[in-house]
Amino acid sequence: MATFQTLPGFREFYPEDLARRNHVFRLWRQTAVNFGFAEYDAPVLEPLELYKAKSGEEIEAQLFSFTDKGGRDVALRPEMTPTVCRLVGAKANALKRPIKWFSIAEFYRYERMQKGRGRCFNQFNADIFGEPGPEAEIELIALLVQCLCAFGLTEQDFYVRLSDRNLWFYYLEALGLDDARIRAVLGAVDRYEKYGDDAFKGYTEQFGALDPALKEKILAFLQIKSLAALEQTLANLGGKPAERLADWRKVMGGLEAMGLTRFVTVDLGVVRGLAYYTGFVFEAFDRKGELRALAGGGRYDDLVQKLGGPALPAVGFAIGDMTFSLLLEQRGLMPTFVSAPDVYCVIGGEAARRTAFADIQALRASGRRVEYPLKEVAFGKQFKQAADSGARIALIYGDDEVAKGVVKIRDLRDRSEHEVRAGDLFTVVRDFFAAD
RNA sequence: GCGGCCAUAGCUCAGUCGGUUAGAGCACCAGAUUGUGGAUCUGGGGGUCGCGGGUUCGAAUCCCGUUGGCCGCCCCA
Repeated sequence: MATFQTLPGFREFYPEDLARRNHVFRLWRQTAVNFGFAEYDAPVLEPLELYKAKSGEEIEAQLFSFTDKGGRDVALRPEMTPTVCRLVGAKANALKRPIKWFSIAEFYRYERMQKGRGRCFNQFNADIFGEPGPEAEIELIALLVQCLCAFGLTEQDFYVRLSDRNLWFYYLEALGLDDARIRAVLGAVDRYEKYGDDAFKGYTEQFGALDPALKEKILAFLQIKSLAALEQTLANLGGKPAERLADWRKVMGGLEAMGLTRFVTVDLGVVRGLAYYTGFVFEAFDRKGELRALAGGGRYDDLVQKLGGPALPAVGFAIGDMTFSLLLEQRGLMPTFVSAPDVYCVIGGEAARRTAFADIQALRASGRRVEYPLKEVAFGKQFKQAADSGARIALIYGDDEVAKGVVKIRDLRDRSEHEVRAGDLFTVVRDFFAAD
């Protein structure tokens, strides 16, 4: 038994695991590039202050943080948002608009492990900076949907719930609540789905029981599941809520034109904690409701400035790799990756090996994937290994062939064989794969 | 941070009432097999029974602790 084990919550990627992860990353990356997003990366280790500034002191309990040898308080990054805000903020005036960036990176959180949650995980992050209007939301929700559809997932498998913290503020203001009460109500809304009426406990303790008529209106609002219902509820309010409806029509209209409304549900029950979001917020879930959130995001117009940059509106989202991979596996959409060479060389004695080596090196240099047995082994075993390897053809360098100046090519699928002159090998192999 | 369940070979698991040297299948390696296939047969490597302590003549088995895992709570940027 190994003396040293992996730290709790950390993952090791054996070749098959890494093949799956690479597959996920590859499609995410390709999708983001197709949408015109540019990839960036940044340090894994950041000043602890960066996260305290954004989320407050209590965040430290969930960080991998320590003091480095220079006496600096540092933390492994638990998320990308503060980092990307700093990057963009530092060069905001020099960057061509719109700023559409993405990254695929590893993050660390000191938390208890659970299904779909570990202490290290990967996230795909995509953000748009400098775009105050709902056009940015359309673009990002479309990207989010495509990042999942690229794997064969459909509207049967997942959906995106779209909500709006601005609208909540406007609506609750119109109902006569002050800022502190609004935040308490939003806290209750966030928990309502899970705890039902108990969700309002916190509010009651702080401000006393909520007026029944008021509560009824709040409950009705959080259960809104369509743009039409939203319009109806806000019809008589006028002012800010009515103005905000125009943004909603733009977002839903844009998504409809893209044919994406089947993936998107209006759902005012989502408010995404109380963090830094300032407008539209959205989360993606599996339809069966068995897993944790697949992705989450929203608008955070104040954060770049709060972290020392210029005032710069922003929208972004992140997809985590753990829950997402679970969903792919559940739906049978995670391919099994076979790592097969193009060519397997079957080699006789030492002299034959020297001849084979020259060809192997040349074929590999030309981009062909070539395998051969490192040690001298019996022919029968080599043919078995050739078949096991999954190679398309075997090149046979027996003593007879080498003496005749030929190489025997065996098609490992139909088991046909023919000899070619050593000088023609390159062309023949090339043509074989060109035709294959 | 709290609670429930679990831990025997790389993997899946068996192991009787506490009783001899802890087993099987799969996987891996080798041989049969210096010239033709995913087969078969034979053999091999691999274990501090998670770790530490206790009870006992004797512990994989019972007790306590601990570490790790799974699930749930808190949290989820």
